[in-house]
Amino acid sequence: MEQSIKLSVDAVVFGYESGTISVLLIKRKYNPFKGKWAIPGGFVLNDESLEEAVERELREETGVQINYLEQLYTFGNPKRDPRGRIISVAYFGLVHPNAFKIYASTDAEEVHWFKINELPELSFDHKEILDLAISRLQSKITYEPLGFELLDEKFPFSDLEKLYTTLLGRAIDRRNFRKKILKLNVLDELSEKVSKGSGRPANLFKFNEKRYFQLKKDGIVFDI
Amino acid sequence: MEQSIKLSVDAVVFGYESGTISVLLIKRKYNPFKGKWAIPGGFVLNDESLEEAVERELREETGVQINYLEQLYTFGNPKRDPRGRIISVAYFGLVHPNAFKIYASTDAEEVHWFKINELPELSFDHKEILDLAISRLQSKITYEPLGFELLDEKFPFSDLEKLYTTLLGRAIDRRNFRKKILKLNVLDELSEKVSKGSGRPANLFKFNEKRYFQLKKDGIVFDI
DNA sequence: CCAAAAGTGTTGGTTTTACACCCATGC
DNA sequence: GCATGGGTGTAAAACCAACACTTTTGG
Repeated sequence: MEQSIKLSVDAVVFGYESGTISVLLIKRKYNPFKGKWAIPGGFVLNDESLEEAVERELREETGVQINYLEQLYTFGNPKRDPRGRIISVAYFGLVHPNAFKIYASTDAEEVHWFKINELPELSFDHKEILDLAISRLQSKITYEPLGFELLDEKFPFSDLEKLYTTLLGRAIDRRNFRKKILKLNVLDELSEKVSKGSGRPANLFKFNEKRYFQLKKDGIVFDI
Repeated sequence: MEQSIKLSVDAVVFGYESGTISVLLIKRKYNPFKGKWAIPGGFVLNDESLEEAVERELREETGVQINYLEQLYTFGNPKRDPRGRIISVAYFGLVHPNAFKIYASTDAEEVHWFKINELPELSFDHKEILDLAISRLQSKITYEPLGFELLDEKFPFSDLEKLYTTLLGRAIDRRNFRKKILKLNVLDELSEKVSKGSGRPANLFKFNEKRYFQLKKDGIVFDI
C-alpha cells in the first residue's frame, strides 16, 4: 500500500523579557482545534528544506524573524493528529522579543507570548513538544553559554543573572556567578551605565560574538 | 499542490568488540545505489510508529535485535534522495554484537560490521548521518555513563578502559580512570576472574543496572 | 625467571564553595 | 538619610592531574 504520511514542522520559540521566559503561541483559525492555542507550524512544501519551512511558517503566522533555530525532535506517533498520519519535525527557537512586532495572519487568529508557567491548554501533542523544548532550554545552560540569543544587545549583568535564575528555577550566588561568567571571557564591559530607577546604576555588557560562538562550538561544563 | 513527501527511517547501529567500535551497514540490493553500502532503514508504514519502523527494518534487513535506540536527527534536504523528496528520521542504536548472528535479507544483499575508521563509501547522504552519529557517540561519554549497552554482561575493567580510549581516541590515565569510574558507583565487582592468556587475571565487573540508569537520568559531568 | 597485564596511593595545584559588607544613585 | 540594587575578596574544602612500583599469572 502506498504511503500516505504528511510532513509538518512546528517551532517552539522562546523569548526573554524582564525576568520571565515566554513562548510564542498562536490561536488556530481552522479546525481541528479551531480557537485553541498551538505551537506555530504547518506543512512542508515539496521543494523547501525543513528550516525554510519553519521560517516561512513563523513569518506567515506570527511575523517573527528568528534569531536562533535548532532541530528539537521528530514526533511520529500515528495517532498524534486527528486528520490522519502527520508527523512533525519540531524546532526550537530563540528570539529577542522586543526586536519586532508580532501579528497574526494566515492560519493564526491571534498570536501571544505566554509565560512558561502560565501556559494555556494546547492542541494536538503540543504540550509534549513544549515540555521537551523547555527541558532542552534548561539543559542547554549546563553545556554552552546562553544569553546572546535572548537578551538585548546591551544589558546589565543582573539581566543575565536573572535569566539564569529563571532557567534554573533557583537562586544562585551572585559573586560566584559573576566570577564564573567573566572568566568565560565572552562579555565585553561597556563604559555605559543604566539606571533602573532606584539603586546604583549598573554597567552595561555585551556579548563578544566571536568568542561567544567559539565557546558554543567548543562546549563548556558549567555548574552554576 | 498536494504534498508528495515520503518518510523513511534509518538506524546507525554501533557495536563494540575487542577494542574496536563498529557500525552495521548493508549492501543495497536494489537501485538507486545498488551494490553500494548504506545505513539500514526503509519506509515507514502508515500505521506504525517511527521506533517500530526502525526496529522492523533492522530485523528484516540485518537480523539485529536492538539494545538501545534513540532519535538522532531528521534529514530533510529536498535533494538528498534521487528518487524524489524523501525525508529520513535517523536513529542511533547500540548493541552487543556477540549476542546474535547478523544475516542479510529483504533489501539487503549483504550485512557487515565496519570498524569506524575503515568505512566504505556510502549511499545517499549516509556519510553525513554516520558522521553525526559518531560525534554523538563521542559526546555522550562526557555527560552520561556508557558501556552497559556495548560491553558484555561481565567484563574486566580493562575492557571499559579500552572502550573509553577508543571513543576518546587518546590514552587515559588508568589509575585516575579507575578511581573516577568506581566513584560513580555503577559497577559491581564480582568474585570471578578471567585470564587473557598472559598476565595477571582480571576481576570481572558488571553494571548495576538500577544505578546505571539512574545516573543516566541524572546526568554526569565527566572529564576523563 | 621473564613477560605481560592487573592493581594500587600520594602529593601539589587548581577549582569551587561559602559567605557579608561597601558603593552609587533616586527619592 | 534611607531604600534599592550594584559591585567586590578571601579562606577552607573539594577535586583533579601527575606520577611508578608491586602483584599475579602463563610460559
